[in-house]
Amino acid sequence: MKKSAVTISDIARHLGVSEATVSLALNNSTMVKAETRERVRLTAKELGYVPNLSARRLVMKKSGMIGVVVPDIENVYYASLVKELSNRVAESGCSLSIFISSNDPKKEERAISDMISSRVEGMIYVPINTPADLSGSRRLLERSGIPTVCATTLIDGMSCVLCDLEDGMKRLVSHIRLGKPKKIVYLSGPEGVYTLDCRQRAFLGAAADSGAEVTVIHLPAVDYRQAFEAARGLLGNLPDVIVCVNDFMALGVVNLLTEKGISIPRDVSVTGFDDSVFSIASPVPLTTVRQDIPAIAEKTVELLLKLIGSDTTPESEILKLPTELIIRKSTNKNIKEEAT
Amino acid sequence: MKKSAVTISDIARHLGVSEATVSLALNNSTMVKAETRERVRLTAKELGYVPNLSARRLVMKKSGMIGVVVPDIENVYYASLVKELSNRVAESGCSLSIFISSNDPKKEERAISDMISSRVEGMIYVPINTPADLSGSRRLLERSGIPTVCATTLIDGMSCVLCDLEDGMKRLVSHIRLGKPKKIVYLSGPEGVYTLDCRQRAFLGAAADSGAEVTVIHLPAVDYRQAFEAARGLLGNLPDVIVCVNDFMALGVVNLLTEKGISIPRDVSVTGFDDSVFSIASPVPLTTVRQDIPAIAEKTVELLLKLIGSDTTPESEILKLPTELIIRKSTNKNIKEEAT
DNA sequence: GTGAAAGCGCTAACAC
DNA sequence: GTGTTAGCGCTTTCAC
Repeated sequence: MKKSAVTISDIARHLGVSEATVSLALNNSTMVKAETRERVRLTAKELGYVPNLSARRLVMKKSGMIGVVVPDIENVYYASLVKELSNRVAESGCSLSIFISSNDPKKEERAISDMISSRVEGMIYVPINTPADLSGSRRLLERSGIPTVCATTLIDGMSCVLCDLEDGMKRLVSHIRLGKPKKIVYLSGPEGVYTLDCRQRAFLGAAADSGAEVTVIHLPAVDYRQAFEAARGLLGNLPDVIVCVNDFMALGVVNLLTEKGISIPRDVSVTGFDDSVFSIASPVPLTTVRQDIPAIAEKTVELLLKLIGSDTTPESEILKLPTELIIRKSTNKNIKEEAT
Repeated sequence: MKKSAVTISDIARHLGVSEATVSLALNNSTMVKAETRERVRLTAKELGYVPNLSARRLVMKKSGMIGVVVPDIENVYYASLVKELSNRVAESGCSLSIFISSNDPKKEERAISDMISSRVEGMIYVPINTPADLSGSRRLLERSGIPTVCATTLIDGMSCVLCDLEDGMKRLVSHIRLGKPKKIVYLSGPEGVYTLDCRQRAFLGAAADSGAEVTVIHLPAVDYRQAFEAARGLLGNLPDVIVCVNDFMALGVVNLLTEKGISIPRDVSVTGFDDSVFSIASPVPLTTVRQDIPAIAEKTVELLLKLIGSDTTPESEILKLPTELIIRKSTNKNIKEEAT
């Protein structure tokens, strides 16, 4: 097999000192003479010593790791979240262990098990964003006794960090209402997904007394293609506004409409949600609601670190971060608004 | 602190058997009576036993892990790659440890060190895609003695899996030449990045005898905004074709041009590269060159597993996967081509 | 079939 | 300052 890696005792033998000294020296302890420390460092480098994390973790009974599961890394929203989490966690001196559940409950449970087996010191849970039975995952999370915070959505009895989606949707609807729409189509994904249901409730509530006729359409998935085709179905009987639950879908709508020669926002307004790349990379830059992902990441890590630090199990805490309405060019032709 | 986790010896004590028996039973060894195995299983579950991976890895001297570093998880190309790698690696019974270098050489080295310290059994190296000194990373990789394959680009002396970019670019240029362009603008990123230089050489070579006037523009980054603004600069003196080194940039060009009332492909053809979401989520679906990411992932893992399995260090192997020309609507108005 | 014992590489008391 | 020792949780011979 492979030549096995060099260990602390190898370098101890080389120098004729004890393992303890080497260990201390490597950890830069002032217990050991500066000169010895230097010698240890040198031969460690020469021999190509690389510490064995498994051994260290075993004895220290801590891993210095924080784990995260996300449902879909190809989704720019989660990709950004992971990136930000990675930075925040690094700043805290821990390392981030990333798992992808691919929207599969089995894989999600597997990921959680792996995190627990790896003895992560805290877990960041971003559940599958598709209707599914997540009770297995919840049970694992709870039984583990490992501090956990759920990010980007809400789970009963768990500490959560997410955006105030209701508030964001309300802001969006107020903006839309300025255009006095008579007919609004609301384009969403499957029912039974918290973050979607939540937007929808807020939308319906905020639009209720507008006098507009509201149509809600549920698509099997929140993606470009679905939205593109749904927009085609709207062609015969165009609404004044099409509200989409994310930017990617809104882009699908914009592109279909543009292709058909329908002008945005002159003929119809289109709105997105998230303020992702797609809201800019759209032929008509999208009016949308910004979810501040860096802030979510920051607060998530902050809260998790707090949980890890506290001996007792504190009450679970819900953090709803403010959203921001971003007005671009896809809405309300001829309406000027004062800057917020 | 926290109540410490239940161990094998806890469950051994509970049952009045030895640790060895428990260990064997948990690993489903036929050495232990089926009935005992069942009893062990049960109490393990009752007690909420979760194996400690650090301990296991320490004694087994293997981690069952494969590591990967990618430069940027927000880049859809790398996000897809990671997703595919994750699946392929899972199929092989290993788990994937994901690191993000954020295009920072220091973070990249840190990630590689972490992988080595974690004693991953193999590494998948996707270098920073920005000009930088990567010799530190290379040295770490080589000195580690851990089997490594570099994915999506080429590094001397290392096993690599990537697409045949030259060939892809040649196909693209042949397609473009059907439109008899007199003027072609080639929009690229910074110089000194292998995958970019490579495309450019191939482009220049293939366009050389076309009689077209060729202008190469190097942008500081391969992103939407840069391309969008660059396209603005082209407005006064529009070429027949704008070749972009990736879809995201092409989308920027398409959107700027569309905004200015320039019709694609009637007035100008635009091409992308990669066949990412952006080539579809474009108001004018993009003609592009597909990089088969699932294939890259598959071959990468396959090759890595082979390296891990072999006792000797075999010659480094270069795999260039075929690309495919995807003709959509952004090129060559009025030109019909036979299906490939 | 099951138990005893050794040891993976490292850290942390506690001696000296 | 440095060495000695014990032990983290697990697997794995080797006896019984």
